[in-house]
Amino acid sequence: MYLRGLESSIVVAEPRVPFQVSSRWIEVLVDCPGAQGIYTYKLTALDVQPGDILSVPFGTSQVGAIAIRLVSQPPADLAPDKIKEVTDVVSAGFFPVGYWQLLNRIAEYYYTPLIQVIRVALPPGLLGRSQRRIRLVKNTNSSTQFLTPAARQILELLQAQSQGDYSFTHIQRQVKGAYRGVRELLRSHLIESYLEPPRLSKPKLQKAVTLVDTGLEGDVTSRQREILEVLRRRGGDMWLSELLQICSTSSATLKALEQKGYVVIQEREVLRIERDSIVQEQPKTLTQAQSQALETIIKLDGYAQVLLHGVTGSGKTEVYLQAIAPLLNQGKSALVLVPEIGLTPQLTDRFRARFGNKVCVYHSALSDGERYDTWRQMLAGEPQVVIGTRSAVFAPLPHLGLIILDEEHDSSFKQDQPIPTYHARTVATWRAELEHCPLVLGSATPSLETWVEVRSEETKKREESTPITDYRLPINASCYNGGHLRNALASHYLSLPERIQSRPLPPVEIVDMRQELQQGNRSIFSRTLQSALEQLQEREQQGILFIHRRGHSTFVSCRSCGYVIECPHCDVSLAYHQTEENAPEILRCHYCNYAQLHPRNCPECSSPYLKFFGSGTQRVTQELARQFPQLRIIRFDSDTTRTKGAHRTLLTRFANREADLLVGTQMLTKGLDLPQVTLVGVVAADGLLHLADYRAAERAFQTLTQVAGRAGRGEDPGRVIVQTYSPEHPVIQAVQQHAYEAFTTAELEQRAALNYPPYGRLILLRLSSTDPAMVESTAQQIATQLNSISECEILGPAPASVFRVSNRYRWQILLKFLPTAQIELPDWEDVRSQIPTSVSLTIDVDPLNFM
DNA sequence: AGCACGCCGACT
DNA sequence: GTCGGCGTGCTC
Repeated sequence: MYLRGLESSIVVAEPRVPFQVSSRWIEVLVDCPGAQGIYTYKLTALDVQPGDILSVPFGTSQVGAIAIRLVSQPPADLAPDKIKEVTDVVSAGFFPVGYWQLLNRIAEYYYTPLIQVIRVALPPGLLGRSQRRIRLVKNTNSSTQFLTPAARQILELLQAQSQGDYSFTHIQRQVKGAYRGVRELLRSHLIESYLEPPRLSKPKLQKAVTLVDTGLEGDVTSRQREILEVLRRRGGDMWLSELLQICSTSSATLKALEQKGYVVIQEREVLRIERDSIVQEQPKTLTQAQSQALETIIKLDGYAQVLLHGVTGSGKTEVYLQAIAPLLNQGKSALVLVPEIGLTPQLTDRFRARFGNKVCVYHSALSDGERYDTWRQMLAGEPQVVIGTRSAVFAPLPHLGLIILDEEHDSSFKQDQPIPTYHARTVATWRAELEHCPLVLGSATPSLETWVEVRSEETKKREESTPITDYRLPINASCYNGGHLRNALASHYLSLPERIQSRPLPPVEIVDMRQELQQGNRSIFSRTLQSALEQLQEREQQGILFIHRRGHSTFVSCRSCGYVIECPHCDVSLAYHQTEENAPEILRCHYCNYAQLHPRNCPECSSPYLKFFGSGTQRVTQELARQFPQLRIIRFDSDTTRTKGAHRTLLTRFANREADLLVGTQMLTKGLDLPQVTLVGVVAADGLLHLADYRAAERAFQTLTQVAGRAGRGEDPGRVIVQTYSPEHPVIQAVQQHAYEAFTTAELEQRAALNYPPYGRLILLRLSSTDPAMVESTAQQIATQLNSISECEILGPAPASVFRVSNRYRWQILLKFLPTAQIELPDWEDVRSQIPTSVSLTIDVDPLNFM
């Protein structure tokens, strides 16, 4: 159930009436799977308002809950003694009207229970729940002799842990027959089971001392006078602990001062937010195109969707910065969404340089405490700029003046696991609509969805210049990507067709690797690329080498018997990894992260002739070191950037010219601005071209254009070399000619012919289970049920392209239909309840990832 | 999720 | 016949 109409009850929240304490009840939504209804709780001492986040007793445990509605009567069909009391208010006064509507809309569109949507919107830990845990009983004299294997295994597991303490769920995951084993151990008093109360995130409080200036200090001792003097010199306000340390005094002395009325000691919230100050930077002079774009954005009033289509290096960031500046002065806030925060330290730095401590970052890599504090801080409503990844689209900024989604084509804005499988672009569109603020989508290679939506609306606007529909549609109206039904006047296309300072886009050279081979060059580097690499150091320039894959090679195979080493848990071959010379050689599964040592001999026929196929970043780095020993290289992929801050460190080293060449994967494409880079090489474009889903061409074009765009962003003109075995491929051709529009037009024709997005809609059902037969039959059964839907094409059921991942077997069903079709989809919650518990079903709305 | 209630197979 | 498996349903 999706609790339609909840938002209206929030709108008419009653004013705070603290007097009628005796006759109040609150309806809440509890955070518990399988408990999706509304529950009523009693209120006696607490003041609870709709939208407050609560902790309530539920069954035997304590769970998180959201207050929905105050009522003066408990439900008639409920025994009064069954009604429990709200334990605590975790966070009060949140959820503005538009925010509730947003969450409801997401629940509706992505077929996700509202409480689960709320869960992704809130910082982790806010909806705390108690947990059943198991621990060893100390000093027991019970015998461990006659235990079943399961019980023994659990006991050993607990003994191996320093505290002898694990959650029950953890034990269930580790040990087969855990339930029985735990029972057995409990009976023999070797272990005990307990409920750990929820660890609620609480604001971190610290005692602060504030000076109260009374003028006369007659009755103080000399020691006390000293302390007051220190406090005064430090601005009259300090943390208690700090003051104690500086004056090397005790809190008793300060208490005495408080008694005498010279200072006030109070608890104050400490924010665990890092805010390093950075050199201030002034706004830059804009090009004409930038000024025009900026002018249009600043003039916008209320909802509008803007596509800022700027070629790589055209200065989109500067436009964002100057669009945000006036907003902050008006007391409003801005939300900036980026694909991956770790990859954009440069962007964050630029925002900090411009707006100082008004900038904060919000993303899942923050610690829970940091996320919680940042989130609380946003509620206060101070004008600020929040930069974050996908989940930051839920940042609770009260006076939102602008949303910017940078690199809007990037697929990391889409969540494909777990539900809700939302796209931050879609959610941002709704949010902008509900908050009546503009949304700016920036990209050098706009997604086809955005392109079609904005350009077609633009065309209509020019041709008809008549408003078409009221864009304030009821919240439950089915909108595809939030679009198509909206007012044409609300769409703007802004183009930055040139790089700043009229720098040219780098010329793209295509090298036909087939000819290289024919002419006897068996290296992975073409002669063109080789000579370019040689020149790099002579000319004191820097370069980037793009490789589609990380690791060393895609698979390892035996030259004697042809055996390919595969993952024991997934249907994929293992990739060879060697972090550095003399480091252990490891075979790793890129799906489940399983790793094993690289065997000396073939596991099948014992032949020592194992060969690596395909080339990843490591292999290329090794090859470079062999062929160009003088080149200094930095590898930049998820292997080398795993640790916190590694991105920044590596990029700083590169910027400081500690290396000549940056070798990396996909990560290199995401908004890096390295002015000194003149050479960009793509080792093998083919890996990108031949992926088997309908978006392969679009994605390949985007990636290659973005990589190419890293070249020539500074004074020196750049140069791009793309190596491929299929130079005639339309994507390669389009990349070479920087022909976004031509490529898009051709690609759109194909999409239209097959009713693929952006013309058709897709919903992907992903089924998985440890039992292959069970998933298959369930998939068949669901597909049969779906076949009765008219105007909806059912593709599949089919096994996923990698059938088994982490020992789970996967099947898929794809639904394809036109956005205009009035199709009646089943109630997915019903479907979910009908399938066996061993099969899990994920409904991916507007899927991007078909893996 | 966590837990209780309740119905079928291998043990005293 | 009972113990104990885990399938089903409820939690204000």
